[in-house]
Amino acid sequence: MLLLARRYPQHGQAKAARELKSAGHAISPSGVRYIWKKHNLETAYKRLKAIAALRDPTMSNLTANQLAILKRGDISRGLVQDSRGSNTADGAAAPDERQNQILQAAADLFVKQGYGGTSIRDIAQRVGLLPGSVYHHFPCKEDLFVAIHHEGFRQLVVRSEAAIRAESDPWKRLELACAVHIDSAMEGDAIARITAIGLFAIHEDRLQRRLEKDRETYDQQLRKLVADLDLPRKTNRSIFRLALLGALNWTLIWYRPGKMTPKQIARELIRTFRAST
Amino acid sequence: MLLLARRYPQHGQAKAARELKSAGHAISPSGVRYIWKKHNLETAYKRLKAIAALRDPTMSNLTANQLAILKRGDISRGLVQDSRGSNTADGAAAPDERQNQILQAAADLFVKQGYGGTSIRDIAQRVGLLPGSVYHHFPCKEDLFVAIHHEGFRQLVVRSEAAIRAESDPWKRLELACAVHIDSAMEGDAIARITAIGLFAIHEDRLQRRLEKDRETYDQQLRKLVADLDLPRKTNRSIFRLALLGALNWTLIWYRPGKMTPKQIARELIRTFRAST
DNA sequence: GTCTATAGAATGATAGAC
DNA sequence: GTCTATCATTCTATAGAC
Repeated sequence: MLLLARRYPQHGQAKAARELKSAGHAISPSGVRYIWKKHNLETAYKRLKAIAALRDPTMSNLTANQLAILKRGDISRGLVQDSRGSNTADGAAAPDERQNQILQAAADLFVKQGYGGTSIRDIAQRVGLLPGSVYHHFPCKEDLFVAIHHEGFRQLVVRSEAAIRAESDPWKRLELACAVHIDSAMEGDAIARITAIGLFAIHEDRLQRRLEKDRETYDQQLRKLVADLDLPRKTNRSIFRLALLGALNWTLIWYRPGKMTPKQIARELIRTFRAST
Repeated sequence: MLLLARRYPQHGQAKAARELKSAGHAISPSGVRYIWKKHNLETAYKRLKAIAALRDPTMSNLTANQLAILKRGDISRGLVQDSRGSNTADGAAAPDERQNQILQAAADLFVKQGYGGTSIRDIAQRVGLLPGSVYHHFPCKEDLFVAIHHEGFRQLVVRSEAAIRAESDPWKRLELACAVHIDSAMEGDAIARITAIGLFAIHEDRLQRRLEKDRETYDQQLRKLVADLDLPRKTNRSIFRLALLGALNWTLIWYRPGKMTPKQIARELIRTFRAST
């Protein structure tokens, strides 16, 4: 009876029961599941893992598909163990932990490949799930991006405010804010890095409109910093702000990790923008 | 015999010949074509057009598919007539003209929807062709984009050089170049506008590498303009150039046609970047 | 909470008729 | 040079078993 599980590890309970019945053994699908569970073999992953451990360390006689199932299971369980102590007995993720994993993986891929260039499949693979399972955590791809974008800007505003709080010199305050902006977008975690790409990489109008609000708070903050500056009377502060913002986001194109640090870049940028008054 | 063409205008020559043969008339597919051509009815578009003209001005009894064929043909022929004098007798496009139409339509869509967001089908529809026909003119989607990008930057360099030729003041020269940059990207034709999006909207590595060379020439030009400026000794000219480039390309995000002109924007930007020396 | 299985639409590209 | 017809993939999203 367990021979069957070894020969066709990917058969579900229903298929296995049918197979056994046609071989003369009267057993229901739930009966199959009961026995599997007793031997800790109730998922395809576990059945394959058992085979791999017992029979053939080289796994040379497993199909590509079977290897994929194993790999996926390994990734999924690996991630769960990384998260502190919240893993359940059989390796299923705690609810919030899994959501967070998906957000991180998705953010990383969105930054690297763009919104349209990233599929739910890509994201699912990263966290060791099948595509359909992602939809248990997020209702659709768009909401997933919105969640990341929102969180990214929230963190940016918080970090930015914290950085300038202790400083009173307007130019120094602006420089500190710029350093945070660059550091977040270049060296931050995946979620922090998404702030820079929202405007350029999203071509879906409806989605774009959903993102505007997130940006607005940050824009306001920057507007205030620029308003406090001591600039020549004829300088257009709106243009000043937009030029600075463009320069900041353009670093995404040329920034290389080993070279200038975000702090140094901010310093040089402000030097460039500061009229020698 | 022509009744058949009226009843089933979408049947090809082969189908029509078979139909006629089973009705007792011995005729080959090429015979059908010969007669159709004599009556100027050799394409489905022409047959449908004839029906529409003769029978029913409201076209209410045509299927959606038939209306689509008519519309496509109309677009295709409309474009051909717009191009000066090169249209052939039956409305087929001259070779270079058609290529140019495809380039223009594709550029427009790439700018609006991004590279990944634009399908060959979208492009084909714009010029009144079927998707497969686009591949007669361009071997693949990537080559199509590369061709547009190359032409866009070629034009930008030419325009830029022409604009600064007569001017000798370094700051004024830079301002003129900036004005051309903004004007091309905001108010230029579809091909000119593609220059601004290449870096942000393309996430395919291989394609991105094919585009680098196009940008290099222009970058060199800008480098030279910045080198000629009279800047404070401690200013980092590399950062200066990159900041300016970022500010220029960022206009794409906030530029609105009715408000400031590209010339005015360039003027204000340079004012912002020019230390009050 | 994850999986199996699949719907249903869109995509880039090709072969061969005309 | 354009069309017909189609392939093989890929995509987002869902239903229902477990």
